[in-house]
Amino acid sequence: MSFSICVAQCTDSLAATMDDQARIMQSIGGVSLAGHSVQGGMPLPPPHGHDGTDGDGRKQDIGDILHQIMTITDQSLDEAQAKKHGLNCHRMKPALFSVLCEIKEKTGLSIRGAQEEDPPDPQLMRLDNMLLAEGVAGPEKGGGSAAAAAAAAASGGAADNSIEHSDYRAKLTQIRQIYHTELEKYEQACNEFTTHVMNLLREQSRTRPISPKEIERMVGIIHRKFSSIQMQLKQSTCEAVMILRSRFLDARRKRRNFSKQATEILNEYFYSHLSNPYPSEEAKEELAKKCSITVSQVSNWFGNKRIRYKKNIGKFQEEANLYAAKTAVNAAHAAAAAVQNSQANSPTTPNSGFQMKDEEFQLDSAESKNTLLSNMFTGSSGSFSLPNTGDMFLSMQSLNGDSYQGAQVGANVQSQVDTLRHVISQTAGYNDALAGNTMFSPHGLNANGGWQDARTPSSVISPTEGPGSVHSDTSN
DNA sequence: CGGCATGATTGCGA
DNA sequence: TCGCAATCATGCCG
Repeated sequence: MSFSICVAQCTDSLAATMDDQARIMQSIGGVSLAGHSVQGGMPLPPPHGHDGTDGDGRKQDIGDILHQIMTITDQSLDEAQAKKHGLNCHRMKPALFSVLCEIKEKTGLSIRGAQEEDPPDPQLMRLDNMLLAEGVAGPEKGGGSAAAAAAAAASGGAADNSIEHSDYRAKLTQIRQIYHTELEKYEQACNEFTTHVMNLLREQSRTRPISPKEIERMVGIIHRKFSSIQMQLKQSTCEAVMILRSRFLDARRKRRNFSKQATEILNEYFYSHLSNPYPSEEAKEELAKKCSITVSQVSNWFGNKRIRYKKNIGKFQEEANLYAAKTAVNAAHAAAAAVQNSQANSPTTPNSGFQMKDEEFQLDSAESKNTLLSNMFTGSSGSFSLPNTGDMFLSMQSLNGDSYQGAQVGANVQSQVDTLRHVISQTAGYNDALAGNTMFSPHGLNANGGWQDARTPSSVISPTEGPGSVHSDTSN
């Protein structure tokens, strides 16, 4: 819209404003504009009761001023400066500017008005929320602790992730500091720029019509522009936090070996369920709880264990023996306790109410393990008879065709078990506690390299189940 | 530092 | 969806 049309679009307000300045006009041109209005680029006919010739004169006068303004750019600099000064000092100027400002308001606001009260950007809100949740934004103290705790919890580690924890927090603090520094910089720049623009506009308002509202609007525009820059900052901060989190949460990157105790628990279960080492969902949950790991970690562990055991049974024999013996000892002790219990309470039902937790009997001493192991292989004690072990050791071929040595070792283990039984029988008067103990018996492993009933999960949770209870192996 | 151990991931099939 | 097999990536130890 051209300036001339703007001016020509003077409404009644123009006339009303001009009315106040009528006397000034009179002093300038000797005529008054009072009661006149100009619309649509064409002067309206004067209202009834007004002098037409007077109106023409006023129009001419204001037209001259406007003409001077319009043509100021066509003139030389000096000339324009002189004319500008003249216009600035013109007594009509305040009135004219006030009218022009009003016109600008009316034409400009209708266009920009819609943008004035735009709702908060949902993306910005998301970013803000995220930064708040991650502890980057918001209060300084304790910031990020929730996120760090979440990261620690998700990393799956139990106790030894304090290093990562502090590392994570340190990195988060770094991000936070950079974010705040940058934010401060932006705010400072925004304020500086706003002040600068405001000063400029105020300065310019002396030479061109700029209303305070317009300045306000300009400030709004500047703030919006800067907030979009701020959004970029927030976005990149979010990205940085995401990368940081993914680094710390990516368990593959930060693999931690399970604790010795956890591995022992898992191994105990594995070797005591060797014929069907597929823990049920409940068993997995139980194991996960005992080992302070997740169920999927238990699944991973069993998956890896099955495959690695199957690939190289020979390598795992020693381990198998160890855990088999351990299970036997556990079972023996449990049985002894059960017998004592049954003798005391219910002699007719020896296995009723039999319960024992793994933690109650742990063969933790390396010495005792070694002794046990050496005894096993020297065969120094007991007979090789295998009583009550109908499903004991099947001769079989391993995957790579090597003959499977489990039977002999198993026999040795069994001899050890017999020794234990003797000891127990002497001390607790127990004679057949180990009947039905499966020990190291990979009979479930078929010739195809897979476990029989591989997809039938065992429902037995504890490897130290009572010897009298029906083992899931036998039910398969 | 190299090699082995081990937890996790991926792709595939049932 | 689960398990298997292969593979990756990291931890650990000599």
